[in-house]
Amino acid sequence: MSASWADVADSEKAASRAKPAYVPPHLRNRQSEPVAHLPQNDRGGYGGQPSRWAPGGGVGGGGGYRNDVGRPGQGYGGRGSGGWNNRGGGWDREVNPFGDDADLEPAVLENTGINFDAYEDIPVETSGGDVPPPVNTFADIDLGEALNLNIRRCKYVRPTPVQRNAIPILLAERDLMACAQTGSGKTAAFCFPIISGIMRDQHLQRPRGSRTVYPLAVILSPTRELASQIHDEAKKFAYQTGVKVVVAYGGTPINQQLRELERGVDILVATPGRLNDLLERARVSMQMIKFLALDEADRMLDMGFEPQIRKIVEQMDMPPRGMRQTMLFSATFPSEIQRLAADFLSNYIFLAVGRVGSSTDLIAQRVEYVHEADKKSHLMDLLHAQRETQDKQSLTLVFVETKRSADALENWLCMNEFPATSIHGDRTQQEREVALRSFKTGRTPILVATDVAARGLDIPHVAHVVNFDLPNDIDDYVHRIGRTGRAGKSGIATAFFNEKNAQLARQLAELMQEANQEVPEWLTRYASRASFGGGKKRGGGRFGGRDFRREGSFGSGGGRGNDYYGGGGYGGGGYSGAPSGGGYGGAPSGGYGGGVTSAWD
DNA sequence: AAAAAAC
Repeated sequence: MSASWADVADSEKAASRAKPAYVPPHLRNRQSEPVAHLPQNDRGGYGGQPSRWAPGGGVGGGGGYRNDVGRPGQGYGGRGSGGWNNRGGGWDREVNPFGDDADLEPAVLENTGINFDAYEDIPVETSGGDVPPPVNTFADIDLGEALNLNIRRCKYVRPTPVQRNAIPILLAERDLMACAQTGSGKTAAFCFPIISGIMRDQHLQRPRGSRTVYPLAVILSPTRELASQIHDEAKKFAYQTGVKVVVAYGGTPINQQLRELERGVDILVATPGRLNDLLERARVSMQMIKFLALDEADRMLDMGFEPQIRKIVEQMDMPPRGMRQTMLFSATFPSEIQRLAADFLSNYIFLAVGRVGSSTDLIAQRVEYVHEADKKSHLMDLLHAQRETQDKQSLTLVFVETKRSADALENWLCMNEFPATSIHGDRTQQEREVALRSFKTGRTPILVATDVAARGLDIPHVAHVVNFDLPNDIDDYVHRIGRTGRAGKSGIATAFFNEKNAQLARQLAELMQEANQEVPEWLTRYASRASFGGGKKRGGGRFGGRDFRREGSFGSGGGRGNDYYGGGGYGGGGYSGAPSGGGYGGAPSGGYGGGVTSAWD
């Protein structure tokens, strides 16, 4: 069904030999792409097989039934089963988001090939008063029966480091600012406590009678695709808990979302613009908000977003900090942004946590000097080489600077018989979702993207991230390369560097050095030359950041805290790098054996 | 200067 890269390339090569007809990319995508409303599961690992799983709790299952909220890529195949949702639509059938539930056998929960010892080496730093201690297993946490069952259905065996630390903090009703590596299981880390907390508060009566709805939790995301992904995840975690999760974002008709909201909402996942719209229309009120979560929090508070977020959090009807629980998550958290974020938080705990084989160990980073004019041919060389060596599943994500150049590069790749598609903010939402699905399924194993795809998106099988144009911000680089090397798999990141990127040289060289990557000699020269620019102070590659409240105590007022980078002075002790096998050697060195789904996000 | 996010 999904053609592999090599297959597509070969067949297209053959076709073009016979008849060199160029098909523009936008038409190409339409040809055999399923229509928008056709339910199709594009999330790897959760299978599209209709399930005949019957809920163990004795809640009746429905007949053959498919629910489709009307967004492409949304519908899960599966048999609906009645939930006991007692708010706004208890009659609703809840789709089983677990395509395949075959094994809830104890055997699955053991012998998973996970190197548990490696968990002991995770560097963790917390600050703030009275930090609740971490837990070692999900069983150590009282999340409730229904949620525990869903965790098992997700085949999460043990909590990831960020979950081990963040969940107890959040269950203790503390505010949290959390820095954790890309792909480290952040979504579950904030979803579990939210769902659990809402289940406990289910007696809460909310105003009725008007068309206004009163969610108890709101989760904000900087992009629509990430909001959609969080929604999908949250629905799995909330299955049969009676907690209703709804998503709202722009680029798609609002009426469907309004109808969905009217049927009841506990957790609203949203992008800022659409949420503001809903608030202004008084279709959503935040009076009852108990939980506020910002994913990719540093992005949510950067110059473009800050006013919108401030409006939502401070100028509408949201309870003030201290009267709600606020949680901010990101892989990067520059101190300027932490300073802004502190406005939203009350007596919060700062948490910075690494992971088993941090992404920097699992991602082989390369930098190549490529003049602007040579980039395309250089990319082609890479793709040709990769076509020879990589397996057919593997995907390549190519980042460019502008929407225009994304279109141009996609077009150029297609003309040169490379099956590519693109995603950026000038494409319609439908085009964006089609492109993403086409990439995920391997139909077009090359995706050209702007930074819209840089953060949070979990795309299995991305083997190679190419920074065709490097970003100006090193944190953006961190997020981009984090699209590969996920869930314990290794990945490659290649960057094209030239004069235009001189400003980034020093930070890039430092980042690579911290990650035990080979830094080309010419880059080191660039880095020392461009040292005046310096760029911003990074929190450190291993932790993703440090609490800005503690900066003074390290006496690094003007420069950067060398002690931070040196690894000295931290209770976590020595960081031992990759858990099994050294560095990048070809074979995945992560702690997960094949087929094991962990709680990485 | 660019990207993202509402109509």
